[in-house]
Amino acid sequence: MRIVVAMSGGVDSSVAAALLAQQGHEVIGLSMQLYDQSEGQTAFGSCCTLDDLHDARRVAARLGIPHYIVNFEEKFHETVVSDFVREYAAGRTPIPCVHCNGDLKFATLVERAAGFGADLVATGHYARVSRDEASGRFRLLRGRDAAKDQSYFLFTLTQAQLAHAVFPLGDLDKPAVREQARALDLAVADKPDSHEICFVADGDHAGFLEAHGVRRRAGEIRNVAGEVVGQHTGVHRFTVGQRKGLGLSSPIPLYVVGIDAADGAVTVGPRDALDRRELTAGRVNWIAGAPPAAGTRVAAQIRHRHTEAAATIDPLGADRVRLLFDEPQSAIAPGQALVMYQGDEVIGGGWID
RNA sequence: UGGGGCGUGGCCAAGCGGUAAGGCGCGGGACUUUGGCUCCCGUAUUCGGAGGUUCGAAUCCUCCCGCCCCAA
Repeated sequence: MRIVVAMSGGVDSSVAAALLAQQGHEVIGLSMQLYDQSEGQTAFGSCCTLDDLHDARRVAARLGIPHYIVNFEEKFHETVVSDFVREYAAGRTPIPCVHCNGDLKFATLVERAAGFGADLVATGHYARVSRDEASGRFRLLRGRDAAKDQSYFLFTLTQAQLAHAVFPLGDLDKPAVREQARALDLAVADKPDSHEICFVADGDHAGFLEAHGVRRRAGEIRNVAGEVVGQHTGVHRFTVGQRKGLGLSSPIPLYVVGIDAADGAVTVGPRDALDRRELTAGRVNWIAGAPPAAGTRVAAQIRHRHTEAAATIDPLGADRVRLLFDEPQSAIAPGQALVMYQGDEVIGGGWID
């Protein structure tokens, strides 16, 4: 079978390509160029830099598979970056990786794959897809390695996309993947895991946002009683649950408990002021295609690496959901993804209001 | 210049003769394909200033400087 593999230049996607090649598939490596590389690689993070593209190319050469670089700069900017900027400016907390996966890797890349005569697109995600024989529907499952599971970032995948998705690393754990890389003598075997937002240089979000048009608009910092306790230079510099960088002194740690972009106010309070049992989410994607019944029990995550928490859902129409946790959860941030599971299976996910 | 209180790192604050707790903040690291959280490490040779007593003072004494409250 002819399969296109999205190669980022990291260990995971490299091994994913290698495994498929070993299985006898006709593998084509595709790397997405996401930023204007002419500015120099130092301006970018750890994923998809010029060096990473070179790494991907070297791995492809080592594996003896063709490798192409597709220019997704424009697409990347209009989907991932613009959303990122817009969300922060609105006082919300975006999660760009989800858009990158859904809109780029599994939407645009699938189209490109077709152009190469390939029907499937593989990535190095730690997740699994299976087909339910009875219904013919595809199921999205957590990766076998609980520590590396990345199904959280894939909740927007539709049945149509899942039908074309391949996750070669789904049953492996990270040590095994690195071992494979070493066995194959891939140069990226010991490359560190990527982390943090790939397109934001040195983690300076505020600087990135301001360089992309978000204006510094001063506002008040208030406590939960409504009293003004300080000033800030822009709501885009804050996120719910944030403790560091408030510039406030207090007997106890203070956290951002709310952001009101309309009047530019940031509200701070003690840790327990972050606890909430309920949330609503919109633009929900139910993997099976339709919402489950009200009262359905799920285990939900409100952020990557959040320990799933038991909850009951109440679908509101086709693509909205209200969710009630058994126990209060801390720092449920608007803009973050809510992903609902039953066992290892992703039931669906949406964006927290 | 009648009475009282207070001045310890950026902020708050222990200490009351034995050689500077802690919290907040800040810096660094760990963790992590989002942000945040969390965890770890670091952060005053010095206690408003100048003298004095003492083996030894932020802690006792004297004077000075600067705040605050009450009364006039």
